[in-house]
Amino acid sequence: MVTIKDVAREAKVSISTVSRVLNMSGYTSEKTKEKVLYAVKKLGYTGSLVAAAMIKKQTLTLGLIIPDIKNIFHSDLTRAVEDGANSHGFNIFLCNTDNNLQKEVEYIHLLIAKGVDGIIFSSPEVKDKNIKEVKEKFPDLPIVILGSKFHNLTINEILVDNFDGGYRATSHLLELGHKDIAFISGGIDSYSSIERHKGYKFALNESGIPINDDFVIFDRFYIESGYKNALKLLQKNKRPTAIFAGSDSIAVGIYKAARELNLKIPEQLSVVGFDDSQYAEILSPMLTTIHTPIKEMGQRAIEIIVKSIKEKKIFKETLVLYPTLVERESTMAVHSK
Amino acid sequence: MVTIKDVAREAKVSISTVSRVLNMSGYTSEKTKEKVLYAVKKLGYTGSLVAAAMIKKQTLTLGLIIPDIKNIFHSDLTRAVEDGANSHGFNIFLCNTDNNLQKEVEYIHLLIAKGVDGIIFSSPEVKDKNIKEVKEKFPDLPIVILGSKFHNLTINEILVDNFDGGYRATSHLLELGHKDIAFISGGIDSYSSIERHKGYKFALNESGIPINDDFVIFDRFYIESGYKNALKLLQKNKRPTAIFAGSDSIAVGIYKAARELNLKIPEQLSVVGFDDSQYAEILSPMLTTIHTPIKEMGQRAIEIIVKSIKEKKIFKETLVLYPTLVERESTMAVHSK
DNA sequence: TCTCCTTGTGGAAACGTTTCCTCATCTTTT
DNA sequence: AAAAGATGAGGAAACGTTTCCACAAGGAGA
Repeated sequence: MVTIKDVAREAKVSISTVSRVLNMSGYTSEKTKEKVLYAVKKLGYTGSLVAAAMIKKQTLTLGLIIPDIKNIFHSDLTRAVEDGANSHGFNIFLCNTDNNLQKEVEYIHLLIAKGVDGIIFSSPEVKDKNIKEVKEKFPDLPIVILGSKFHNLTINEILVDNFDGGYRATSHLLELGHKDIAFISGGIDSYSSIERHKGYKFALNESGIPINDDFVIFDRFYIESGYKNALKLLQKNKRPTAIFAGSDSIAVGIYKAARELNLKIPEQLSVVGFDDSQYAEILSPMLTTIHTPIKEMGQRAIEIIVKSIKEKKIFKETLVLYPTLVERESTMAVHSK
Repeated sequence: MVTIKDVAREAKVSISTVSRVLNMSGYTSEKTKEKVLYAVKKLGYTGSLVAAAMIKKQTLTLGLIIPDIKNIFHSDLTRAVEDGANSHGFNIFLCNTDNNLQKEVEYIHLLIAKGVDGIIFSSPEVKDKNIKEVKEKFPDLPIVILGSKFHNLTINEILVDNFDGGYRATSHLLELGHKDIAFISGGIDSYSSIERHKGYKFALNESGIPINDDFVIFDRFYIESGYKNALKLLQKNKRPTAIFAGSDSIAVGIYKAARELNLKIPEQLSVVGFDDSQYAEILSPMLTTIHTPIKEMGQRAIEIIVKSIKEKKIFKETLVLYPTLVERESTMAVHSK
């Protein structure tokens, strides 16, 4: 491995001079600059960021902790985060936790031992005590949370207004004349599920439609969960004419169940999803869904964390982004009987 | 930040002793071991792997270079790679290149500057001269390539037998009585496209069916590309009764085109995909496709690279995995007219 | 009793950078 | 002409570990 020493020797200058040239700090004459640069090229010197990290206390590395990259929401998000990181000269360590708190805590410790400059979390399903612990033990580490709320901690949060999203989805169905609207979502302990449910209830109340508790199901944000619960729901004596799915994945499961029961979407069953992931346009009929600005979430997460790192200051910024309804083909006016 | 010095002072032993205890190397009495461990716990010492990396010349970090994590194939692969890495104590840097060689080379340099212990590539679309350069400049860096062939370089390769996959897909359609079978795939410079095409041709020849060059299209491994080309293909006077898609994404596009043209799958058009990604079960009807052992590819990639790192030796291992046909709902016997 | 292992511990060098400090020269100001 | 500032470059400390080496003490074998 060729080191800064080799370059210094080759260029017949001191180590400090080489470092200064390469970092463009302090004064250097044009002549020595050239000599150094020539030597660098000649030897193919690349430098060691790990040595630099030791003294600068900066690794230009970020940790990204998500449940599962196979989940379409998180792969979209990860891409946005990585792009943003890269444009600021950062790399990201990808960590899949499967929502397992034990796995998460191990990743956190590893990341810190490796000297990451910040950590971005996206764990929508879990009320996370690990994060509280990190915050206590490493108060100076910049952290951004995506999609969950932490009232008491000085931690940056980026949220979508899930209440608003739930409200929009439900309102859309109400406008189409639906009265029997079910709601299938992720875990009841998940912040986004709860808020979406609130929006759902609010819209129904506003229209004077009583809430039917049989039509509200909290399970998980997965295809399987959508399938299983839709199957149950659609086989009831009085089945809903529309379902608001807490995520596009759940909607995929609902499609599957509907197909199995020979229910045509949207003629016999309207479906609204949440996320506007890749799935939405693949499904047939294409899914009407609530668009979450995933890309913007990722970008903003990076902006905030990079700012925090550059200014060496811990903020508590809470950013709320707003979802929108994307009408496609999976909803239509309810059939009057 | 609490360092090993603090622990040594707290435990009233030397730095070396602390290090020895923590690394379980050399001799240490039970008594001092306890003292050290107690101090570690008391101070909440975590250690700095970056300092350790300096002297050990090991960062326990791997680079993973892919075109795009949003691509379903690569998110599945990434997950497998990350799991494998994690189980060996490694972290991965995720790098999305969009098949851009310039971006790729920048990532490579960054990764090397950060001291990664190895790099895993998966760039199926590009014949990669960057890799040759890395190999020349850093001959000791373990590298694994997924899905492409490099004849002359001492680089580990993990391949699926694409010829075999192409053959199986086409044979399946032939067995169902199809004679007009089209092939839509990724770029003509991509190893996997070429091999799949060879398998396709071989199967047709074997059945004595002449190759219709109008039915062979090389474009890109994307949904859009499948859509666009299927649209063209299916509007010809003599349209194919079956299409073999070079990837599941392409198949998704074909579905879209078929729907637009009011062609029922599989009654009027049979489709076989390639990859057996998440898409396959989401599509309706569910996609018959060639299963590529993505998970195994990821695991093996890690095994090989970790072995290379541990033994500090560069191998050239070429591993070929075999695809299988997964019959679902998108193919059926051709209608006799 | 003497030598030789085994066990246990500490000191110090090394890893490859950055940065602080010092010193020298040259230019400008008073 | 002297003082002050700007420019340029090198020496050495520092970052937080691991590991090599030296040394000491205790027990075993001759």
